[in-house]
Amino acid sequence: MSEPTQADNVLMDFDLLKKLVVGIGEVADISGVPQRQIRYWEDKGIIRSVKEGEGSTRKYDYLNIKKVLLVKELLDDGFTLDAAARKVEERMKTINDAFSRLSGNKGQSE
Amino acid sequence: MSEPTQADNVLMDFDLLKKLVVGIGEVADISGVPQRQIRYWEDKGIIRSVKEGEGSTRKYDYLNIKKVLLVKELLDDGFTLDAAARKVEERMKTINDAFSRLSGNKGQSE
DNA sequence: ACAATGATTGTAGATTTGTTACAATCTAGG
DNA sequence: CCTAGATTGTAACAAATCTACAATCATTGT
Repeated sequence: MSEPTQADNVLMDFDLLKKLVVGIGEVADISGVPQRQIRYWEDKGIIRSVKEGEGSTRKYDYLNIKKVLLVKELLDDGFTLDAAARKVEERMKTINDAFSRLSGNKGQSE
Repeated sequence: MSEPTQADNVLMDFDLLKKLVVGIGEVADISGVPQRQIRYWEDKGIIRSVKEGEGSTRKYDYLNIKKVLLVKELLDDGFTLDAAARKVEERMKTINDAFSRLSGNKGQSE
């Protein structure tokens, strides 16, 4: 009950991962999707950012970064944005599941 | 060879995790350590940020965020900053290991 | 052809966030 | 008390992001 084990570290990873939110610039860098486009997708309700305060900047959590990556992939594959959005929504169910199972599953409701 | 499996998703997690870098404000929020102090620790060489361009802002990757959390913990425990730094360096070896093992271990050299 | 819709992109001006480089303060030990 | 270690404050500046306009471009239906 003193030195944390490796297992502890791995588990803590997901705990931390849940809290990690990155700016739109980072998402653009990681995904290759321009900021402008990311905002557009968010306007359409396909992805969602967390806004901490009132007039603050967008922050994207892990799952939404994943969404961006998936949507991009599907667009490149030739799907329309709407179709991609629908498909991603399907896939996210699985990912959400795996994610909350790994992270100790507190409610992933609203 | 079409629909990714859950295993794929899990593995991709670490791939993505490696690329995630967040601003100093986020690190401060997550850790509770003031930005000012985070910069101080960085000046002392305890943590390290990645700087993309020349005159750009600090970004912290997963491992350095972890470092911040660990240092904070140790300080709260009553260690001096130097002692905490040394202890953290020890611990990071393990974490680095586990991390690169999980993420498909490309060289974590310099 | 042309209108309509979907999707993307451009940009100016304002706001938020982060930087540096100074210096002041606080604290534990000798 | 004095010193080195550690933290904190802040002003002036630079980088990143925001919003709200609008233009562009491709696809599809008439």
